[in-house]
Amino acid sequence: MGGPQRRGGPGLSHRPYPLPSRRARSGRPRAVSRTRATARGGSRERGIMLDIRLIRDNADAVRDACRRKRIDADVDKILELDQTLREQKTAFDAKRGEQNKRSKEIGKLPPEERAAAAADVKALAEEIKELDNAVKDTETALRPLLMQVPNLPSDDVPDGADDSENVELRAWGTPKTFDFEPKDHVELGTSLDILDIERATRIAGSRTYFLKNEGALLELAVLRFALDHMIAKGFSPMLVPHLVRTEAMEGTAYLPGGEEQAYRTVKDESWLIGTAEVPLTSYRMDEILGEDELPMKTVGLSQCYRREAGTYGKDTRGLYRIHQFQKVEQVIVCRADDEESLRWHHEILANSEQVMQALGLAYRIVNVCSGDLGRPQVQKFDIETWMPGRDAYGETHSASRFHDFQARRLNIRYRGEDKKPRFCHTLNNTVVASPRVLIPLLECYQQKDGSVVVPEVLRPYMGGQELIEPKA
RNA sequence: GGAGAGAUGGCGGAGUGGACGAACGCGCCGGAUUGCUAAUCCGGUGUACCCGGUUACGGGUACCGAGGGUUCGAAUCCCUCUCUCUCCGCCA
Repeated sequence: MGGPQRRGGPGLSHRPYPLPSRRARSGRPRAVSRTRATARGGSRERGIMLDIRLIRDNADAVRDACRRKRIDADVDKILELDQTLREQKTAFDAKRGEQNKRSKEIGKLPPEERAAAAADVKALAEEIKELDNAVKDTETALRPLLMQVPNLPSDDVPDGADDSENVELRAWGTPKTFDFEPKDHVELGTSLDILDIERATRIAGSRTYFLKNEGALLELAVLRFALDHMIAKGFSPMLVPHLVRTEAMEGTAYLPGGEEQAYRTVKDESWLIGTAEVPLTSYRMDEILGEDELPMKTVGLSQCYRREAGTYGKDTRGLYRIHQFQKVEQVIVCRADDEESLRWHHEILANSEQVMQALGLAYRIVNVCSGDLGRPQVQKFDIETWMPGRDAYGETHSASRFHDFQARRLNIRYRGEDKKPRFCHTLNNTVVASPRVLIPLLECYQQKDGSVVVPEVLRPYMGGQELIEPKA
């Protein structure tokens, strides 16, 4: 398990996540069903993130979540509309029941009596139409409000407005120091002829790069090393679609809200993924899994595409913030159990720490504060790795726990022992993202003569090469 | 890019206006039978929401790709959209 300082993180203590009451229904066991989301009539709707009953029963907790996450959501209005909606539905159901009954009676009447009876029911039909419209109007008003409701942050999440208030939990290794003037990764990459940003910019625009020679191989090496590490941990390796439908983007909660951040194809309604989390988490969308299929542990490798809109002038140098990169991502879909979910959260964090420790890179773990958390996360731990060129820790990993937020949107359920379908829990974490990880790798492993030592664990993936030397 | 076919329950597959939440088969669950397994027989078996009851539960509504329309009444008729598949062409 973990490295020297695995202890001392946030404990396994947690506040039981409030769950709404739910009606029991007997069901078939073990069936792997595929159920379509339908738009109305009381069935599930994509885009709703929290169970309305949870909001109903825990309004104060939701208000508190909004306050802590700095997200506006009109809880009072939601409660009011929810109340209205239920009254309208009850009225509609009753009238409809009456209509169904009378329509059936008409069917049994002799043909010549039908017209008169039908005329009678026609008035009822019009009344029902109005009730139906009222229900729809309320639903239409309610939906966008529900979309605003954030997931409830764990009690472990520190209060704070932005990333400056994230809390360091622990650190591993010592930030590298040099007895010579160190170069940053751009200088190193250029002199080693393994990186070309200048020409990339000319042909591909800002925030792009070419990895060349050992640079290309080094990236493949670190990715494959990370992948192998996760396979050894029992995760199934997956190569995933990079173009996905809107459902997958919405289901994983990148949409709505992230439209500016994602690339979209012009001729088709497809999105380029910003992470393999999207296809991996969506993999069993609209299915009911058997409990014996859980936890589902997958590790994906993909290119990741990000527009980085609104970051102009920020992190412009080098490989830190770029439009395209490769990432090995671990995703877990597990049973709806807070404690189990939390345990996996610590495990996926540990998995990535092991990778960084094997690479010999100093890092720290931060507990991301409430204001820096996204709408869907219950809690997030970032790994920040020491980058000499920045003279600071820089984010390289992000481990998130979602409770059933994504599963609810993706409609991924499982049958527990009681045979009732339940939404799963989902989690994910970076295993390694490159070329960002090349920044600390190159910068920390540089030598006075400008060469860079290949970390031992990567050498098998580099044909045994131990050193990357400046070209003559 | 051209041509065509289709979308029904866990799966296969019926169903062209009322008795259809949906035949039949398979699967699954419970029971019977059986030395064990297999086979056979009987029964059960979708999801969501609302209402009622502390619970096993009961009542109602919705859902046959999605949205809209016609009708007293729609899986069935009409319109729009989406998706899937097959063949041909092109292509890594």
